[in-house]
Amino acid sequence: MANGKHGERTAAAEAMRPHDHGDCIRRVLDEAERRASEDKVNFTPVRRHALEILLESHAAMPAYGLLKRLDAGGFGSQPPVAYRALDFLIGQGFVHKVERLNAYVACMYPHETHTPAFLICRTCRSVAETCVSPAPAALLQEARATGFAIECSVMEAEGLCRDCAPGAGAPCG
Amino acid sequence: MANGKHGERTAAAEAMRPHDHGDCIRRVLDEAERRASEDKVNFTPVRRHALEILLESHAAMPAYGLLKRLDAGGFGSQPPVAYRALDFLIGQGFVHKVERLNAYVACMYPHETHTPAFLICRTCRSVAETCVSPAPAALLQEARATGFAIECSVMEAEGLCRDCAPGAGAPCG
DNA sequence: CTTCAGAATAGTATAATATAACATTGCAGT
DNA sequence: ACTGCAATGTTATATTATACTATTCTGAAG
Repeated sequence: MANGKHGERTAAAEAMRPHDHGDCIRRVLDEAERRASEDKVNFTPVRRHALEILLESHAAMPAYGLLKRLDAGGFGSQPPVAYRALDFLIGQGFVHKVERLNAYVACMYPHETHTPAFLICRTCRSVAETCVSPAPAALLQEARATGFAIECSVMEAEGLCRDCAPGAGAPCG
Repeated sequence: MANGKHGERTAAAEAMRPHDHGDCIRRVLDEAERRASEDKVNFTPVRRHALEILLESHAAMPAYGLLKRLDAGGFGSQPPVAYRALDFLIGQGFVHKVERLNAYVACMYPHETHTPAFLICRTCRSVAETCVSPAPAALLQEARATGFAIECSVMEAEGLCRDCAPGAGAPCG
C-alpha cells in the first residue's frame, strides 16, 4: 500500500507513481523561497525547516509530529513552535490543513493560489492533493441563493486508495 | 446577523428565513424515530435527548457543549456520554460533524442518505446544510484517474452569511 | 425460571490537539 | 541610542477525543 514515507510510493495526486521526490521537494522549496522574498515575508529557519519536514512525504502530519521533528532539529519543544510555523506556512499557502485528520500537508501547487481538495485513504492515511475549482457547484449555487459570500472551502474525500483497495467497512456516518 | 439560537433567525439553508422551528424539530425528530424503529436500532433517551439538543438550533455545537446540556438533563457529565450519543447519531445519519469547527449539527435531511455540504459563517458560526451530489466533479475525476474509491466526502465553505456581510479579512490560508 | 450474550451505560483516566498570555530578543528605520 | 515591530521563548491551560474497565439491562435460548 501507499504510505507516504519519504522516497517510497505514495498515493498523492502526482505521486501515485514513483517519482524523484528529491526534485519534488526542491521544486516546492525553491518556489516557496522565491514567493517569500517576492512578498517580503520572513522565511525564517524554523519556518523553512517545518516546510522541509512536511515535504518529506505526501502524507499529512499531525502538529505534534511536526513539533517533535522541530524539537529534534533544535527549534524548541513547546506547541507554539509548531503552531506558529504552521500558521505562517498556511498563511503563505505553502501548507494546507487536512481538517478530517487534524493534520497538515505541504502544498504541491505553491505557485498558484487555489482551493485544494484531498483524497484521503482511511487505511494508509495517504493524502492526494488535487487543484480544483473554488467550490462545488451546488455550494456555490446555494451561496448565491442565500447571499452567503464564500471565502474559502474545504473539499476532502475519504476512501480507499488503489493500494488499499479490498476489505472493511466505511468510516463515515 | 444570524445566530442560530433556538427561535431566532439563523442562516441554515432552509432557515435563512424565519420559520416555525418547532415544526422543524418535530419533523426531523419524527423522521428519526421512524427510521430508528424501521432499522431496529435503539433510540434511547440519551440519544434522543442529544438529538433534541442539537435540533434546538441550526448552528453547530461542540461536543462539550452538548455534554454540558446532557449533564444538565441528568445523563452524566463524562465525555463518553456525549461522544457515544454522537457516534450513534452520526452512524444513523441524524447528525453531521462539521470538521472545520470540530462541532456537530443535526441533519436537516434525515430522510435520505446523502453527502452534506455546509456554508459556515466565520462571524456568527451559523451553519447552513445543503444536500448535494456525492463529491465535487474534480475530485471524482481525480479519484477515477488514480483508482481511489471515495466512500464519503466533506464539503465545507467558510465565509460570511448575508447578515454578517461587511468588514474584516479572510480566515483561511 | 435461569442463564447467557450482546448492547448500552457508567466511570476513570489519559491522549491528542490547540491557544492564551506574557516575557525576551533582535533588527530596521530614524 | 531609541523605538517599534516581528519573531521567538516559555509557561500554563483550554479544548477535543479516546482507551479501557466495570456494570446494568434486556431479550432469547435452554
